[in-house]
Amino acid sequence: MLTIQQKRVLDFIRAFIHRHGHSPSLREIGEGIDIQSRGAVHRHVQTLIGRGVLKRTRSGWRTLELVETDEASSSLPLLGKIAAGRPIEAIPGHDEVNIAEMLLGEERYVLQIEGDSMIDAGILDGDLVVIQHTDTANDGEIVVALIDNQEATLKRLFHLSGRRIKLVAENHKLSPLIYPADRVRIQGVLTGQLRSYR
Amino acid sequence: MLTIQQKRVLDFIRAFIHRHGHSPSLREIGEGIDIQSRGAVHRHVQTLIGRGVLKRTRSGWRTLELVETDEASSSLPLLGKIAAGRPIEAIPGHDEVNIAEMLLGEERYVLQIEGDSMIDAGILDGDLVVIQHTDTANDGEIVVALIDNQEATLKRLFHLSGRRIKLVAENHKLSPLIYPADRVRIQGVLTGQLRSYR
DNA sequence: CTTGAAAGTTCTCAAAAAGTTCACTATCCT
DNA sequence: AGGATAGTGAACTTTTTGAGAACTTTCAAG
Repeated sequence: MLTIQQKRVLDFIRAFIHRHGHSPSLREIGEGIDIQSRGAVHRHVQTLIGRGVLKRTRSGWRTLELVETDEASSSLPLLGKIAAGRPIEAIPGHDEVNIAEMLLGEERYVLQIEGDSMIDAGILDGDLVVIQHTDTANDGEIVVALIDNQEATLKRLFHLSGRRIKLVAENHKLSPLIYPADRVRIQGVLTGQLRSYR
Repeated sequence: MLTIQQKRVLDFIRAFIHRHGHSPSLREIGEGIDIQSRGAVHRHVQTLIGRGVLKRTRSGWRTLELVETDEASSSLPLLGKIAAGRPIEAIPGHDEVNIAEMLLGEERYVLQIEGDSMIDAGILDGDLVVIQHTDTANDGEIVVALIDNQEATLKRLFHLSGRRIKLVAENHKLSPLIYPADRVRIQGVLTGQLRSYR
């Protein structure tokens, strides 16, 4: 396990290589994470090499390389934020996302979406959604609702006065539906969504 | 069983690691659960280590780790398809999705999306996208493109005649941009997208 | 091939941050 | 009363870190 500074160094190197195509110098690392002493940076780098997450391909300048750690873990490096018109911007303190940890949980299951009824919420036809099993939900949450014990739908939920429930499809072409509360049973709440391309 | 305080300590550590990616210091634990004395926190931590729910990977700072009781796999049950107006329909032959397997891969990394430029493709502000590192892409694919070695953007790519490249933001309010091919460098291709609610 | 700047390496010193131990005290429960 | 649980604060040890200086190696221009 790395210390915080070691992580910062590794993080910086990863981002630098990704951006410039080559390894940074010790001085550049120092500037990037605000350390004056090249010696201190060197010690961090040596430690990282010792831990096996970095290597120097040969002696020389700018020869640091990341060791591809293809652990069978559920993590991917998180390089930063992307927005039109600016370079990728690092997110301090976060260098990894654990996908499994984000989406997995007790009493959860996956459904595949058919149709465009949630398209305005960024949920497209064919997407997978992760549902947390529960029979209660707060206003504004997206739920799996069973109507008359027959139709299951994924809709945004609102409680109205007079024990009525409004179910809103996130598609501007579709109108909200209002039911008496006893015709609607909540089966779960949306906790995640994922999509796979090509 | 654990006492109430021990449980609070454990819960705090779990949440902290989940949030920061590394273990908290004793002082931080103390601040988190409102104990002034590092000594008292230390005693709790030692007890938890004794009970086997925590461990210290090595001597040093911030080296606490949770002992994982139930091995978290990366799968969730796939119950079926959901569409408005019909019961949940089972998908024959599929009863499980392995989330890690879907999204992980060699040379992939994650970016967080900032802004609404891909909203029509179902990619919202704050979403995470999984990028496969590559310097080539096919027409119609969504890519991370670096323009003039400066601006990084996520756009849909099309090759035009005359060594020009069209980058299309998936937002009906934004117009496509056309560049000569030598100003655009492809850094990766979109392979996945995920979002976490509440 | 020489030369000098840039980069990497090695070292000592000091300080800050974190972990450990301990004596004393307080509260709750039986 | 007595034990379990808990908190405080001080003293102490260990680990991590940065600064800076001196040294060696690399690389390319001339």
